[in-house]
Amino acid sequence: MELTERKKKILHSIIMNYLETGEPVGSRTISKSPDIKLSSATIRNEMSDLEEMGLILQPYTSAGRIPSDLGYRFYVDQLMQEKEAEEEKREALLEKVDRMEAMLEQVATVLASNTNYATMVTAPQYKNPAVKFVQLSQVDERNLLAVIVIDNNTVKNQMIHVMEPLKNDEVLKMNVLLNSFLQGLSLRDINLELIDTMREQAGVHANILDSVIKGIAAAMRDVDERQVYTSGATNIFKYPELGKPETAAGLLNTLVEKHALTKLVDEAEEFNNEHTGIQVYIGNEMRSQNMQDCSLVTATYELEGGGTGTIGIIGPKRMNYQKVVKTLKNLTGELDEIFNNR
Amino acid sequence: MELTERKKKILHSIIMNYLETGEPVGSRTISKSPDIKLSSATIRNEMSDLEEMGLILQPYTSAGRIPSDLGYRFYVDQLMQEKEAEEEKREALLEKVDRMEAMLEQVATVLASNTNYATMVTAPQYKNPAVKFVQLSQVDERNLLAVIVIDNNTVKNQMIHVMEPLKNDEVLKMNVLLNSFLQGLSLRDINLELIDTMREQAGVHANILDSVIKGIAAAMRDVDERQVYTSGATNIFKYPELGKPETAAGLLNTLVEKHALTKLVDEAEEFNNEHTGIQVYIGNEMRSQNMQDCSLVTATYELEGGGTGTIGIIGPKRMNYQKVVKTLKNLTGELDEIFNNR
DNA sequence: TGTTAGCACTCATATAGCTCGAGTGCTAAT
DNA sequence: ATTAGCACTCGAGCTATATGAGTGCTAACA
Repeated sequence: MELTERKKKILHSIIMNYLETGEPVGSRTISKSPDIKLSSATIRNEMSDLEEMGLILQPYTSAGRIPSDLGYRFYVDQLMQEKEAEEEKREALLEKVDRMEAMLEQVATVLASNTNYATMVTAPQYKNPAVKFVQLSQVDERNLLAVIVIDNNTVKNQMIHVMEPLKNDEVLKMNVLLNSFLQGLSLRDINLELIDTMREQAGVHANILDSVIKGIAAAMRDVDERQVYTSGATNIFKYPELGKPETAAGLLNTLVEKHALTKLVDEAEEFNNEHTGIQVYIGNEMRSQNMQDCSLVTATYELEGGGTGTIGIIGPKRMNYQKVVKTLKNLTGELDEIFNNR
Repeated sequence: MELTERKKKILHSIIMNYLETGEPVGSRTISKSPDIKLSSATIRNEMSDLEEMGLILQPYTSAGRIPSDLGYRFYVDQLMQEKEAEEEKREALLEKVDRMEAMLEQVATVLASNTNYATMVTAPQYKNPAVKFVQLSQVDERNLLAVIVIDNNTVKNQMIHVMEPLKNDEVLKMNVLLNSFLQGLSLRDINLELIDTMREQAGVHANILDSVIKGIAAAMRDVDERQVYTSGATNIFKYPELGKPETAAGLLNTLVEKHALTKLVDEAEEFNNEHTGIQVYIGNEMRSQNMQDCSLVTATYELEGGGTGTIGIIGPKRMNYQKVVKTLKNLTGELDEIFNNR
């Protein structure tokens, strides 16, 4: 069956109405909309066609129609672009903060309070991070501190307990050893052979060396591990279809136990390249059982240093896709700037 | 009116029953309990008295009785001690982790999964932390790294951008300057006068000094700020009286926006000294509107280094106080050990 | 041939009436 | 002081009924 211009118009109207009210939309409601001058009967016929095409559905006989997942998908893919929305500026700006962590947290929070949806932000991930700088210092008699700087300027610390303090020149020698060997190497470059050579040179302090290497490994793994920040999880209670105890529990769990999100988001990034960086997942397009009643919109951001991460907004299927997409577009652009100017 | 031994017994039975079932308890149920050999009629009379005393209440006429806040309070204060519970061992043990942060996170998680309640853990707080060790290093041409170690072995890092690299001996000199002046000082000791003197000695590098000092201030403030870790927030859905959308939203919010918790917990610590370190808050004993239907049990832990923090368990009023208190007691003892042996 | 008015039909929701039973308070007997 | 007995209360759960939003279909109309 052909999807005529008129059908599109009606579909669009149904979706818009449903986004606003969350209630099934009837033919009469549509017929009252100003730019559609048709009787409810005609609309009914058209709606019947749209239903046949799988774009809308009735929750039960003789109820109004709501968009199906396919309908939303069509809306997001086609209708939204056609109706380019009027400009709208974001209100709350991001403050400059010093720590990356605090910044990500803040991005999530601001986004959540601006959109009234749940949000998530992943920390930027760098492909194949390398050691930039290592330094050992004697903090007190029993403690050495290993400071490890990764090439994206992430800093990690590792305390190393020792039986007795090292002499000043011993610390110096270790530092030279560590830096000359390790600088510029990534995790996979640091193999057993290399370590053996280093141990030989370290002599009596081989055990300290081991601790440092362990620290480096931990640091790199840490950088490699996707950190996810979420905010506004309780916003879901603003949408009755998500707030029912049965569904809310599961959904909140996914939001809090962030593993599932990471997975979703990792997929997102793979798909992304071709597009504008914005991905929309509707209901069952996500694997997670808990997210069946939600939609997720993700955007990829990219930092100068080469790191990439994802920002996502989680809301009901009837979320305001237009606004969300726009907000994300704005934000990803700004993010790079904020991260670098800090 | 006198609270006879028999009344206590009945009250105890009512509470135990209600804790288990969450349903109002009737006189007949009590009369069936093996260690109370009275007819339901007699129980009814006693219950009527208990109600008059405000220890129990009826949700509506001709329903059974449930404990009032006062009743719970009495239970926790008096009845629980009298019936010393049989020994019970905790199942899941804590793994050793290296970072304090990860450890606290883990404590919260394990506790939540063991108890099926929501949990919170605050990071240990030290009174008046002092600088133990400062070190500047040149990471690359444009970046200096300031490493600041606080006397509880917390480490903070601060990147400092510079226009041109410092010479090796300049860095060395700065390090001597910083350490000789700042070591052992707490935040309040570092006043403007001191900073002025230091600036004089730093000469051309005064601006670097400023950055370092700023970094130290930030680090100290950071240590001072109570970090709160929560887990198992969604456990509240296991208790219908908390899982209703209206109440759940607010409650989850308090659990996620941790400010409110911090406040509660700070109070807890003040009160604590006298007791065993365990505090129980029931319903309206907490300020927070959102927590009216909950109870909070907190325990203070103390580390060798002098830091103290709080562990809390948040559940419905009918939570298993006995188990919770026991679990917390066990844990606080163990915690010190784990933290120190790490 | 496309559009519309009209009408019978459907079905979720809301409300009212009903029964059921758990639980109470009171009284009188033990 | 305790208990058996009984009338009474009231929420939970069920059924029946009314309401009304919304549909599909048919027939008339432009």
